[in-house]
Amino acid sequence: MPELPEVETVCRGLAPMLVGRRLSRIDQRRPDLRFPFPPGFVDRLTGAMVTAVDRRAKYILIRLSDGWTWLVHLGMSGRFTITPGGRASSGQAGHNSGWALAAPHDHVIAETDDGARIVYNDVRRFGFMDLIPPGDEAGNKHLSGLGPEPLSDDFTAEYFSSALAGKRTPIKAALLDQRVVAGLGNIYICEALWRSGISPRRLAASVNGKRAERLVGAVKDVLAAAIDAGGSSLRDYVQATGELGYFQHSWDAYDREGSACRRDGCDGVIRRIVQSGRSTYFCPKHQR
DNA sequence: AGTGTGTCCTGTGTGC
DNA sequence: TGCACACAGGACACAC
Repeated sequence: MPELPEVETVCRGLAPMLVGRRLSRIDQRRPDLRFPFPPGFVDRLTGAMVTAVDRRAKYILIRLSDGWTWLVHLGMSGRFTITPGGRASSGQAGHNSGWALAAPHDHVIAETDDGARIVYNDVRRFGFMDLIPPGDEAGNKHLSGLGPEPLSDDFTAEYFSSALAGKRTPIKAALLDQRVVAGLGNIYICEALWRSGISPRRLAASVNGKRAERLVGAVKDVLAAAIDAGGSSLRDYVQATGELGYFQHSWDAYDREGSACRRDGCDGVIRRIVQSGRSTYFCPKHQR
């Protein structure tokens, strides 16, 4: 379930495995995910030293010592599984065209110079990877045009109000627009709107003043709480299976159609509607 | 320019 | 049990 908090915990899980290590082997097991892999993908990564693992919105940015960046987007179903050096693979035996033991939908397998193994698995293949040349991050087609990080000091009520001014689209759709604010997805948008008491159908342009303040605060609170949940519920962000960054979470609005609203003093019932082709869950009683 | 819709892909859950 | 269908956390390429 990769939204920003999940991507963040994946980064925190990958970093200790990768930073300071060399990528000794890369097994790219198909020519494309959502998009073709960039030319020279395997050669560029093989032998490279990892210096940092960063995140921008929902993009994982693996920094290499030669200045290049390995960009990974998890799409809908992308996930990383790690196996520390010296242990057996967690993958099931299957068709093995490459050197690595691979389970179904294992598309990229990396091994570090200390024998750790990092597997990218993506059932739906909506994820993708790219390589960014040194100094070219601003020119990357995926990263250029992204709005501010929601947890940063750049994401203020003032900025938000001005970004929404004149937008004749529902606030739900505006929040999905990564140019307005980068990293929010369907779940946390539903949660933030529920928490701030704003209807997902409200015209974006009408979210300003106190409403904008409430929504900005709710976005930050919801994301921070989810990141905390990821960190506290998983030791070092790694499950027993080796899978990174995915954690149990209970939602107040998302996926609760027909259930009682959990807001104190509210006797509403959560409804599901479709906006921009996506399910929206909200309480019609207290979200206005 | 801004906004809405269809599409990529596979797996899972539900209802008949 | 088998089958058809709806739906799934994202982002892009279009049409209007």
